[in-house]
Amino acid sequence: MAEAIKDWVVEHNLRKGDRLPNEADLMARFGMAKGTIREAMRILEAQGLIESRTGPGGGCFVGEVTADRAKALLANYFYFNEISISDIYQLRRLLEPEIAATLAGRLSGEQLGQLEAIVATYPEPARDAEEERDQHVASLLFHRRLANFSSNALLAFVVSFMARILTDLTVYRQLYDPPNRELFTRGLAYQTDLIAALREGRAADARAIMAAHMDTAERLMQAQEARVARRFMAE
Amino acid sequence: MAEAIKDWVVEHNLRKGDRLPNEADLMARFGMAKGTIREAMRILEAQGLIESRTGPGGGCFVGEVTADRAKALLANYFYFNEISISDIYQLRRLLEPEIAATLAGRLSGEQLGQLEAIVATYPEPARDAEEERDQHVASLLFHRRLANFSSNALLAFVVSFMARILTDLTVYRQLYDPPNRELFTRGLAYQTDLIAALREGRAADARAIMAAHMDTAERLMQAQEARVARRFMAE
DNA sequence: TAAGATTTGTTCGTATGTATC
DNA sequence: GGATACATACGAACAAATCTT
Repeated sequence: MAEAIKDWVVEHNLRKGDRLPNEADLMARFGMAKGTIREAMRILEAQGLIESRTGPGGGCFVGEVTADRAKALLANYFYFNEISISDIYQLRRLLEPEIAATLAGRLSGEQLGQLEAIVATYPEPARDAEEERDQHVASLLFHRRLANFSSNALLAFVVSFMARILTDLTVYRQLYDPPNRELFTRGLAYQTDLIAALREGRAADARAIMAAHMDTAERLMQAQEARVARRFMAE
Repeated sequence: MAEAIKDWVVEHNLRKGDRLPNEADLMARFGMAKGTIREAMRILEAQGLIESRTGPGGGCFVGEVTADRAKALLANYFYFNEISISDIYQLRRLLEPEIAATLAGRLSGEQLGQLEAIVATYPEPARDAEEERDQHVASLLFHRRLANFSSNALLAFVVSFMARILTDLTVYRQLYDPPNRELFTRGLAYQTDLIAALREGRAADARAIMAAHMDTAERLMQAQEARVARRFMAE
């Protein structure tokens, strides 16, 4: 039913933004009642394949699956297959240095500026636990942004997905207290050094810096005895 | 609407196999009509969060998101964000050697037997293109199986997902012709050597063998000028 | 501002299929 | 085989949203 409509869309080679027939048309075309059509549409909508609007000129449209939706759907899988902090870091240690190395010397001034802007949001050590949490979330944003600069969509997705899980984690749990001045200065140094290496095209350095950064980050998380919270993701 | 039901499930701490109220109950509980409830159920079903059965004792049940479904949903994302063979291999070169290394010395005799059984399905070089394709699919199954032995669910998922994409690729395109005797013998040697290293707990060797294997596999794929086919994934 | 057209969204009532007892 | 309990499907009406005139 939903598969039939999906096949129809592929068959007719519809692309993003193209409009599907309206409900009445679909009812006639597939010989099904309105409710059945609507249920099928909801399935496709849940997968992010279509969007619907009311009103004249409205209807159902082929919509691209956003990265956010794909991450939310994937997160549901890991609701049932719990992953630990060390699981995530086993991948981060492999993938993030690779991203840093491949992007060295390939970022525009504007992109480097975006990274610097994120780092600039935390020039001083946090004064309390809440501020430190905000800093850590911003730091994860740094990694997400960097990942999304990669031309490898698969690599970007996986790294960005992990950063999202870690971000949700920090929002849900009271991590990162008490503030640790030494860790702050070290983390800040890593990121500024990394930006310099990226700008100057020193791929090997960028890789090494990121690897060391991952090392300390994992130790920090492990020390906090953080565990991935079991929960469904919205939307 | 669907989110409300999802929240209700989490709220009541329902686990896999637990039963949701029947449609009439849900209508009363949420003050919505049958059609609306059903559409919401379809959304949850599409995400793999519930399953429904007809008949007495039937109804909707909390169902775990299977790896296959999660992969299908994720594949839809990459319908819109195309990935290349080299994108996939950039990750495989990093992740598969890591899996081999961490599993060395940790597999049961039964698990090693499963791997050997897969290798045993192609003792001889393929005689035609079709047979070679079957061999390559079986070889990818080897990597999937190995990945799923990992205790790191995230790592297992990503590697298994890539193997699935490559498998679909070989089914859809006419790759791997003409048969190449040299590549066959080399590939076979890699996998038998790898099993030996895994059995004897030689982690460094396992890592190196897998890295070399990835190297040649990528060259093979690139030589075939394979590109990832754009298509939606069923179910 | 207001009225009308278009299309999805929601509801109700009823009928059908299916699996268990 | 018949009764029961449930999901599934259908059809007709009404509501809400949004664009045009």
